[in-house]
Amino acid sequence: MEKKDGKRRDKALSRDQVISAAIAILNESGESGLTFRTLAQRLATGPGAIYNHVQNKQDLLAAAADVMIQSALSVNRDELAPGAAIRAVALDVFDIIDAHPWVGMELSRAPWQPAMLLIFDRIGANLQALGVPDMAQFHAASTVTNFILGAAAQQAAAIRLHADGAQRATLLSAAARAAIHQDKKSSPFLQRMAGNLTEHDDREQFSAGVDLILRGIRG
Amino acid sequence: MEKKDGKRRDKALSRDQVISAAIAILNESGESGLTFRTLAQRLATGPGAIYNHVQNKQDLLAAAADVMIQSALSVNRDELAPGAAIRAVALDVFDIIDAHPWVGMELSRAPWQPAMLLIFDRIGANLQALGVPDMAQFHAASTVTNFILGAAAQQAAAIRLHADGAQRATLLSAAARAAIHQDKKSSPFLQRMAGNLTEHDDREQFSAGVDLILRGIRG
DNA sequence: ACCTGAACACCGTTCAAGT
DNA sequence: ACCTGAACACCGTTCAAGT
Repeated sequence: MEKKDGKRRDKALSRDQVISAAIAILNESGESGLTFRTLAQRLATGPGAIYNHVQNKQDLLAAAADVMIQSALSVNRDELAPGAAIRAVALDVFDIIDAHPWVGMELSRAPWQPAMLLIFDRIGANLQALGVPDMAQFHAASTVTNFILGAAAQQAAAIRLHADGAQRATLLSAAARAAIHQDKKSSPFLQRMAGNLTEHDDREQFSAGVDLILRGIRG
Repeated sequence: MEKKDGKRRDKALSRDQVISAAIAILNESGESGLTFRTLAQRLATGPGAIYNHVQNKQDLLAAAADVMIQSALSVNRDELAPGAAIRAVALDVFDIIDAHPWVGMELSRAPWQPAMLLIFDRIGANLQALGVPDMAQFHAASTVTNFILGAAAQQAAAIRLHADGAQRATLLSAAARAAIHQDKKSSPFLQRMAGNLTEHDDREQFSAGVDLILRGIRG
């Protein structure tokens, strides 16, 4: 016995087991903690064995992210009004990325990922009831999804930095200052927003963004 | 003499030279082509020398992306109406990522990157003239920026896949089919949009997204 | 002060050999 | 059919030794 539920010398070892173990490592140690060697160790096997259940690391990460998004979106939102349902889906994704940043990084790494298509579907499913014309539904769903992906990547990267020690406010003001000084012609808007940049709440900002897009969708 | 402008055995070698050489490699061979070894070879020096002008690879990539975005946004758009100016900024970013996918991947890797703050500033600079209240300008600018980042990452990842051989339509329909089959409860919206997914024009979709958000901003 | 390049501590992936 | 783990072909980064 080593530590966790590892030490499986007997048979078995399925794709689901590999993915579950990968998720456990990712949630504990983040993206940098997952290698084929650490994963093999947790599964009590050699690194090569993993390739019998997974094509490569990209495939593994995509499958892991899909599991996370599926579970985040498994709550039934049918009783909500369509606008509220879209907001709920978006915030569910935000919250799981806030808790597990690696999901956010992975979402924007590969296109047409199952996890991303699932988000796209859950958003789109509420557009008909919102009265959006058939032809406009595709653009509306993709706009919301792209916004979610962009915010997710930013949030994930910010959390990773934050976990690496430095204080959030310090980082932000340093970044803002650097950008302002670098731009010789000056960047008046950035300067005017410096305060908001260091003090705003990420989740509130995200929620406001969803609302703003919803207003555009409603026309 | 080797190949390009390399073979500098004399002194010099500045931060700008390092970044320029990195950009040249990235534009020619993509992200996977840039290593400290290939970069050192082009600069006719050892890998260690690079660390005298750059903190690490993240710093190098962020600086390279910043140069690209600065040049993409250097066109003067002052004569445009504010809405058109925002659209122009967004499309300028889209076009440079379409031409150089590595920029798109880099933008969503690090938060509060100079390149990202520059986009944020250029978008925000047009909001006052658009009649957006002071307090709403921060949310509006960050919403557009996050949308751009999400679309940029998707576009960059899609192009990288496309360059790797497979046909776009094949990839997309395979992805859609996989996602549909995986979801036992079915995903009706995704199924209904399968045609659009495989046939839409990325740039047009992006442009429509910007317009939709602008409508939401105008209220 | 800056360059040089060998060395360190890793990676993902492959593949012969086992069971 | 699946596991095992050594080996391959790389990485980013460090650092003694040079100039």
